[in-house]
Amino acid sequence: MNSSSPKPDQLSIMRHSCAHVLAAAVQKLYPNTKFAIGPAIDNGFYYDFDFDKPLSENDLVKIEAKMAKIVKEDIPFEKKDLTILKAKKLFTKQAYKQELIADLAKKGQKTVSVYLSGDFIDLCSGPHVSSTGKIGPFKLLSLAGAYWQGNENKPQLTRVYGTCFTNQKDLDQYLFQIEEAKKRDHRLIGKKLDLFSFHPGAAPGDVFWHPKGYSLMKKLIDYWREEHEKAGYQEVRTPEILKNSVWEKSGHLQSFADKMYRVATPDSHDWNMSIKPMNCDGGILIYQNSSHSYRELPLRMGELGVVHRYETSGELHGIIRPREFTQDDAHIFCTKEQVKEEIKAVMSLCFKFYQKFELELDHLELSTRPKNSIGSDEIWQEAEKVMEETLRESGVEYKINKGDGAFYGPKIDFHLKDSLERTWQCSTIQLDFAQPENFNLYYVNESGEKVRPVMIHRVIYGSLERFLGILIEGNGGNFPFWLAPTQVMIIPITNQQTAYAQKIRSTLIKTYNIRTEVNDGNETTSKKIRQAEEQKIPYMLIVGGREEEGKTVNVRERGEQVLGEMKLEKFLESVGTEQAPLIQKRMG
RNA sequence: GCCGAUGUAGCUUAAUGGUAAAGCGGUGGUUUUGUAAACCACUGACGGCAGUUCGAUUCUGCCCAUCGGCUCCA
Repeated sequence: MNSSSPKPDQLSIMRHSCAHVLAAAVQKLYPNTKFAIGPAIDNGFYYDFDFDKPLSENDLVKIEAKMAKIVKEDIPFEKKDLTILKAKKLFTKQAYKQELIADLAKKGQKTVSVYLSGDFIDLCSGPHVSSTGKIGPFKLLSLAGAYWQGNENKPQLTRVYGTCFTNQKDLDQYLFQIEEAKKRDHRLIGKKLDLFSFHPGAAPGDVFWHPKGYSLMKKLIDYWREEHEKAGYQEVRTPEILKNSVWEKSGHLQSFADKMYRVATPDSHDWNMSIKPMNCDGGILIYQNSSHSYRELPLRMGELGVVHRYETSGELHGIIRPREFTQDDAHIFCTKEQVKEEIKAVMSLCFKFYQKFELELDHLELSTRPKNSIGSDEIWQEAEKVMEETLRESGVEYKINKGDGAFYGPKIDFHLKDSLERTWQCSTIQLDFAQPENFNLYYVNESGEKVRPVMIHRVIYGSLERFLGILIEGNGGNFPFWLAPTQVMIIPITNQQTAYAQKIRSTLIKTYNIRTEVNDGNETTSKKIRQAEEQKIPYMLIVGGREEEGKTVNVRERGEQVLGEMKLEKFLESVGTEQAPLIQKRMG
């Protein structure tokens, strides 16, 4: 964004005004349309319409042309305050506006403001630019369905997305940025780097991990195990399929039956078991298996659980939202007194992971009691209070996401951004007083009394698949050295150096376990370098006659950085440091 | 699931109411190469099912899948 751009709020005002122009154009072209709302958003604006005939993307061109005309006519925006009664009369044929006016009246407003621009009038609190001519270059981007007031039980409207900037250069740059961001799409990079594939004909929505992609997964798992061992977790594993009676007891079946994979055992012709959609119930059964002393608490049980959820087709999104995914789950059973400390420890573990993977947290959300909740009012009040206090005490900023908690308890969600700035929930910490009740869990305290433990459900990656997807979009496939599926590519200049190249390869593997390949194909050096660059391999070692003679390697770092010839020992020493976690392991 | 768009070799794309063109890739050969694509040959595709038509990859309908949103994510 260049320096001549107005402050964001002014840009928003202009974009919101542009949304009005869009609505005005729609009114001219499709007079029977009903209008909903048209706010400015982060990168532009939208307007929701209820058309009497469906709109197609081709129609956007026509609308754009009409908008351009309105902008050219430089029509002033004029504000008027109306009484509720007059406003209702003015928007007689506009059902959605009627609802909005009624809502404002309910909130105690005696008057509402409307904005006029030519013959288009819209209910709106403003502000707007002074006239349509003040609106900069704009573009309509896409068409989408959107439910009225975000409620899928209400009518579906047609949303037109657009954007608008103060000058053509900014608009062009924005459109260019979107194109660039699309190149970092994890689905594209996954294909190019041969990380994974999808087979919609065989398992729509599920990931097939190829060796290089699975290598990444394994690194994520290794690091996770290392950190969780340090943090006092024990790892468990629970069955993939459980009887429905268990899912009923925990309440998952009641809440999520339509998303659970159903199993009928051979001796039963009916659906009597289900593939696990989460790991909690398994963890609870392990806890229930023996009696527990207060001395054991907090008991932290981790499980890298593969879960299945039959997400509806429109919800799928590459590896970021597949139907089968791996949760880095853990259930912490603890006393009420231990809750805050445990949550804080999980939070710092989250931040440690983000740092390790060089990812930036977008925002935190505290999600509160939903409609389908289980458990008493007292339990919920207490759980929400503890969560808020913990967040406040940790001094982190957070948003409240009302009514979006898990059905058994409130949760803290960590959101990360993908390449197109969409945010995704990754880590989550859920406080649960309800399941211990459901399953009659207890521990024995100092006085020999049975006491209910509190359960904390938590994930750090969230889903390993999702986390990796976000990671790919963040770094465009340029993984840090320790994580890269292939860390070093050795490129012999001629087939005379193949043996030397192989020797270096085994040295790298033996000393530091470096994932090394040799490209001894029948191709030119340039092409092999190009291939290694395209594969985003951190280091290339180019070896010809000269290098073999001097026992050196010619090092090229990913991104056209020729580091030049050096002794093999020197290269080993430098990458050895980058490989640090592994070396520690080997020494320990 | 809903709204809109899309579906041609392994990948990226082209053309067409009379069954399809190319680059990359793969295979074979020639070449032995010095920091982002050597040369030659071969190989290979119209998502599925109906309908309209003498004839459909092309038009229509349905299904499946994908993409952008919406909704949803225990």
